[in-house]
Amino acid sequence: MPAHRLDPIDRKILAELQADGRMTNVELARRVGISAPPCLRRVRTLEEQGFIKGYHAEVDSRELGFEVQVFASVGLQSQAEADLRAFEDRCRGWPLVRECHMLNGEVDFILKCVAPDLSTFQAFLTEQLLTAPNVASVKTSLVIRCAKDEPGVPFDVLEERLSRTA
Amino acid sequence: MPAHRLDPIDRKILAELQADGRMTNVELARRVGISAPPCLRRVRTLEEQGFIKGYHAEVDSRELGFEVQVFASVGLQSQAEADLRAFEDRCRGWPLVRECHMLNGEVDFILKCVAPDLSTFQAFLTEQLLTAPNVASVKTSLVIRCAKDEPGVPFDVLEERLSRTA
DNA sequence: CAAGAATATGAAAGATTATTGCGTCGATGT
DNA sequence: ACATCGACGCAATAATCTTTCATATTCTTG
Repeated sequence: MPAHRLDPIDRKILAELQADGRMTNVELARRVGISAPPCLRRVRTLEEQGFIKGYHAEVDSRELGFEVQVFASVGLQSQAEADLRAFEDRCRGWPLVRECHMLNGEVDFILKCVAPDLSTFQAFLTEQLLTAPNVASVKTSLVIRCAKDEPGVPFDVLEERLSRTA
Repeated sequence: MPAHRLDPIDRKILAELQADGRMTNVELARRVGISAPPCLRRVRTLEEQGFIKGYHAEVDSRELGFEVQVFASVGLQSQAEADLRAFEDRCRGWPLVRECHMLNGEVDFILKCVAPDLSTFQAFLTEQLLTAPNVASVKTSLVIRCAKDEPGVPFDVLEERLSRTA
């Protein structure tokens, strides 16, 4: 856990930029309590060291016509490393698959998929996913509604944890 | 699907900002082929109309010490709307739960959770989630590795779809 | 404990960018 | 054909970003 190379100011910077990635550097500097130049240097360092992997606009997919979200649990026939890699590569090539996580337990993978409508997803399911090599079973669950969607780090938990260690 | 109020330039703006949310407005304008002022006006409009819901830095949670990711499938005893809402509210209050989606099928909810280590998650599981009111069953799956994680809109699919309709 | 090295800071200046105001062009509809 | 409306681009101003540099702080080392 190499979060120890980060001081409280760095963590505050990460928390602020996670909440608002387009914040002005002067505003960011004001919030973390230092002046603008060192603040910008810290941000650049955090980017170079990989703590910040990028910046993204959060686009409303439903407004853009992607009204269907589906979680798909996938079981494979062979769990040999080469076969796992092959399936992961295939997922990376499917634009409707936005996330692909390998799991322990009976299910090998869970996929988060999006689609403009149900028929589009059904077509993808039957023509691509179900017919892909090595796929043994697929169980899909439609997302009825999303109650919480805040990817990222819970900085409040991190701070509380560090304060108890210190 | 009100994506029809968006012309190709707007969609290009959304795609570019989704890929790089801190892109300079002049660079963005150059890429979409218009000058800076109207480009900024379009971005502001997209923000006001809700197509852009925010900007976020992508922070590496593992580098910050959150090495455990878990998907939890939750079944409730009562699916009355009030009880569903109550569980969703509880999820919003748990910082370790980053996503909460209500599903169709046998599983009522799927949660994406993070934790610094397994014991922290186990404590959350046994003391918070399993003992929460109305929770009937919880099945957890540890994430072994993540092959793809690109939340957002597949703009290539959108463009191809629009070109076929036109 | 003191001296020096390494690192981080803040002020100032110059370069880049964001933002406003305004005149012009093209599309729409009467 | 003409007026209206909306969007564009140019120019100017305001704000921000980014570098430079001198100083202060911390950490190491003798």
